[in-house]
Amino acid sequence: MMKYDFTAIEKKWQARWLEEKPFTAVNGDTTREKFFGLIEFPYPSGQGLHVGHARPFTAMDIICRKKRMQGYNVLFPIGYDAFGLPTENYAVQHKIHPAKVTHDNVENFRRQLHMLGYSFDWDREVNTTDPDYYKWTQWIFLQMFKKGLAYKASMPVNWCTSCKIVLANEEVVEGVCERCGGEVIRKEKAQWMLAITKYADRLIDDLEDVDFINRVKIQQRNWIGRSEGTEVDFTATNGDRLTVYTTRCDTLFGVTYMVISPEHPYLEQWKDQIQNWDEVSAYQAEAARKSDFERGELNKEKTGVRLQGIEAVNPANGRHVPLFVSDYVLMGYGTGIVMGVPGHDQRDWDFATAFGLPIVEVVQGGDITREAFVLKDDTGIMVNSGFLNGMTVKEAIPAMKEHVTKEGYGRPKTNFKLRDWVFSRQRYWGEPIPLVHCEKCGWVPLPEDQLPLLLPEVESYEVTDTGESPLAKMTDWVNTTCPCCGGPAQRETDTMPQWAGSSWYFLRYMDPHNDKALASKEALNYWSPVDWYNGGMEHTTLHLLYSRFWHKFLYDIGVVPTREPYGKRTSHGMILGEGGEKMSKSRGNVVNPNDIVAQYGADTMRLYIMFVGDFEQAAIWSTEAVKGSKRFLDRVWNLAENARDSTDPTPANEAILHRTIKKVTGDIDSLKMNTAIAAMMTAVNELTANGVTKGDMKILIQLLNPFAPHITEELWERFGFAAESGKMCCQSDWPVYDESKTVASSVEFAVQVNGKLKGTVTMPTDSSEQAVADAAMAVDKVQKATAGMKVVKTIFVRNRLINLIVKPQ
RNA sequence: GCCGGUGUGAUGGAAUUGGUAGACGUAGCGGAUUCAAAAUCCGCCGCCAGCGAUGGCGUGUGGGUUCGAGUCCCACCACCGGCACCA
Repeated sequence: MMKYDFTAIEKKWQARWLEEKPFTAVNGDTTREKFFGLIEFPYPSGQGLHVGHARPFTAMDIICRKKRMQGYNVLFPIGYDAFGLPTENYAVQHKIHPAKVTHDNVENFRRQLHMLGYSFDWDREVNTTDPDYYKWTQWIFLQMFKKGLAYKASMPVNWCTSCKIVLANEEVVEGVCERCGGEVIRKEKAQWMLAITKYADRLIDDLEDVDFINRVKIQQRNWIGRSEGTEVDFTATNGDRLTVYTTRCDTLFGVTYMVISPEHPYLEQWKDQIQNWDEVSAYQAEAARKSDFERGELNKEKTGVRLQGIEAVNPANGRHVPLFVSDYVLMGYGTGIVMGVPGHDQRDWDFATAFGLPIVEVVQGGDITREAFVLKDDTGIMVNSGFLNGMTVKEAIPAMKEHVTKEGYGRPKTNFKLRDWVFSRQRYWGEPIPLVHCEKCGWVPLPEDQLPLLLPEVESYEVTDTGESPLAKMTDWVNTTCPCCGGPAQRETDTMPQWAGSSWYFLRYMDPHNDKALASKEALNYWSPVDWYNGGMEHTTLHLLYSRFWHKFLYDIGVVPTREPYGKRTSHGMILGEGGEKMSKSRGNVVNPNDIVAQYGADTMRLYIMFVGDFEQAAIWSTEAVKGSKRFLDRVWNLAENARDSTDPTPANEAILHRTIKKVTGDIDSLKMNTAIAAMMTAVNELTANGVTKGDMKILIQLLNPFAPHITEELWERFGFAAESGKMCCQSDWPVYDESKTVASSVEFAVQVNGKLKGTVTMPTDSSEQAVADAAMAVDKVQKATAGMKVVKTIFVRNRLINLIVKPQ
């Protein structure tokens, strides 16, 4: 008997696939239905591919291989999201050009991806750092700029006081610099922004039309954070307008004070009118020194200062209430001013209690001496609220909204938690922003025929002392002429964030070599949208949202044919280390797929990573348990070697095979790869007991092919099927089951007495209730349990169970 | 605090969606084969009591609905992930 030599077999087929390209997607093929399966393209890190990549990649490879065998024209592409900080840091440390680092890392990734037998269309590989690629990233940015969606604004950034550089949020760990441990403060800096908030409504509403797993939809909705409320104009005693945003306009009569954010520009304007300005400005300074981190940490304890000399007037009842400055009011949400309703908002209650302010009840039902009463349901009735008295909160909100609108001191208003996207990075290894600043003309876009704007060579990739990008030191590059007036001008030296290139890469896969457009109209029309996109939950609120935003913009300007980029989104769980902890270098529990492939082969690796657990749930890696998958493949190999030389199926195996076809086909579509494999294991165990023909094996290896493509392709060839019809992966004959053949001739019925299991009886399939009842009564334990009893009722479930309900006679 | 998710043998996990809990693996135990080991094959493998037939208990906890609950309802507990003074 020949041993299953996985090393030789896998090498052989990987070389054949590379040469013969059986996985090439065909643009515009209308004879077949298209299927675009997408995985999140990897960041080519120096550590190479890890088992965390193998899980989603293998799953989508299985889906795509099966789709091909079902006759689809499948696009399953791969690329590299290669701009980014780790590469830049490595380049700085080792004085190697980041492009060189990227190139080497990509080669390593490519080798590993081949090693695992993925059926990518290698002719469509993309790389975000390739100028032919980022030309179009820049082009999209320019279209956004032209439509007014890109603008420059002063934003607080993380500034490391020791390194003197701007840090990304990910580089700030518990308030200090990740690299040097230095103090990080907030510093105002002008940054390019993208107005994603203009798409907030559509980003929520269009979730209705896509097939995303629910937790992704929920997380995106929460992140965008739409809230429907009311703006109400209060008046300051100095005449200025104090507009607040509230979702509870019904409580307007319960306002006993107001609060303004320490960052609010009014304070500076009111400097001379505020009698205790020293105290107020000291409070402002203190708030500014606190990082976001601290401000969040110190939550519950309310601090603030009452403004002396200015009060607020409630438009609903004309009452004067005191005005405070307090850092619990955020400048970034609403209007930066809030009305204080301590009776019905816990934060306001805390503040009012700390400052001894009156607490007025306007909704009945709680005990406002102990805590705020915040319920919004029908249990509360309005009191102390003029014309609202007697209404429920549910009635009072729309009534008040209408009232303030009619009276002219308020209006309905929708607010979002979503902020505009900070799009600038003061870094080298990113796409240059193709804009030029001219004294006369302002910010001017580079003409499109000058794209791509190449990243220039620099001597050092270190950021400058002032926190500017390394590009700022390249005066030859920075100084240019204005495309508009021809006068002297400077280039923007910020680069784009890593999210830019990944916001549209799936479009480039559709037509990756096009130099006239990001992709041709034909290719976009044919392949759009992505049919199935699987990726990590950690990308839900960034990459996934950003790319939906870009896609909607491209739809608006007529570039892409669909409103949404992805038809279906699923998400995989993490692979944890042996101890159940996250895999990391510092814990020393990282598993390298190279080692597993060397020891057991790629087919075993693929099988195990799918068998390890529920795909959507986190799973714990066990190198020990990998053996089980290898043993299974050994058994398949043995079974094949002992197959009788007949292409006829064996009658005894018919039901087994049809059941397995049904189970595997359904399970792949619902991502239950673990139970699909278990079903194939069961089938192999049963087939081994019965003995098989080549005909039986044909079906088995077809089902197994998406999971273990090398061994099955080899067996296919050895059985002589390849001589008849070519490679297995190119066949459009995924096995089809016949429902009537999946049922066995007899089934085991559970026999219960009063719901307690007493035994089983094996009876012909579809036996009648009477027949099963008779057989059940013959069971020893049933006789014991029913002795002296009367059967009052029988519950019968077809092909499942019979339950006898008995009572004493 | 809010929003998601999860809780099942020693262990990873199954369970036709309310119908025989523990499929399929891993580990373990016993046996075969071997000079020996590995590999392979056969058998056992939820817990408690019992030599045994057998009986009792059992899906995080406590209640409920039902002929029947891992699955549905109510109230809790623990862990994981996300957000967090969002007015």
